[in-house]
Amino acid sequence: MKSTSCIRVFADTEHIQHCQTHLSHVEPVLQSLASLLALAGNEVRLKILFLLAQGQQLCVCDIADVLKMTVSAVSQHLRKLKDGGVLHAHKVGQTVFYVLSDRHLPILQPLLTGMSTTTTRQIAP
Amino acid sequence: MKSTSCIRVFADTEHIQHCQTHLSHVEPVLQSLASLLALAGNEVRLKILFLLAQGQQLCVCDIADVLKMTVSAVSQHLRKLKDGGVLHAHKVGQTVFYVLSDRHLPILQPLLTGMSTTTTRQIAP
DNA sequence: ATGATGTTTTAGCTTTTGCTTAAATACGCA
DNA sequence: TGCGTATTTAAGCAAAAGCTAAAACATCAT
Repeated sequence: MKSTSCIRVFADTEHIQHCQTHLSHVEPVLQSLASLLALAGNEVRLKILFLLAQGQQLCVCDIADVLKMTVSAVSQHLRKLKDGGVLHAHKVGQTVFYVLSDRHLPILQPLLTGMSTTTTRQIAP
Repeated sequence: MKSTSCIRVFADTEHIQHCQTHLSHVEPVLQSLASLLALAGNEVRLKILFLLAQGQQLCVCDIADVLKMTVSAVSQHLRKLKDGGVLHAHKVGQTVFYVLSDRHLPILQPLLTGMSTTTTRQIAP
């Protein structure tokens, strides 16, 4: 029976199968990488990550003030980031501080510091 | 007048303003980085990028076969990636081949080869 | 306890995303 | 020219994402 997909004259079936098995080996890695990148692929969340990458820890209020956003909206983004293991929270009194977690730092750090070399460094004299 | 956002007792206004200016300097970079990561932050598109990162060029049909997806669906993903400058197409006869473009490779390459060190390498003897 | 503050959660709504199906475009060949 | 192949585009739809507003928690101070 005819498949619905494209039937090329030069369809290299062997090559395609090789690609499929190759892909299947890295599938779980790609899957988790995709969800990590999806988290970082949102401007608001990327800004949050950038802020936290400056070394400081910030509370929800701080971030909301900096980004000029609702505390609620920020909190929801933080939740996603926390669920993704990108950051973790610790409570001091009634304020919750957020810090980048080590878990995905190897991937995130280069992304976040990569731009510092180009545009940051306005602070130092 | 009272702002709608959180008014902490210890709201370090100066620090917040510092964060804002710091952020404003990298804003355009963060914006384009976010859209790049949003492109890669989709499992299907990340798979496509991974396949293309193996050095080969692939046509829409190939990718559709490998991913077991509709040619149309793949084509729409490829369009997004092309619009984002991640890859470019060149036509040979009636088939369109896609290749990773150099433009965002510095950012993408480490992501895509990062996993090869863990799970790939099944090809070589 | 009571109230004020910092945060999270819920519900509702709009926008965006990703797919399917069908039609349109482009190219090669007889 | 006309048909088959490769790809793109358009329309429509269901699911997901992101925000607002309001309510619910949690913690501290009185």
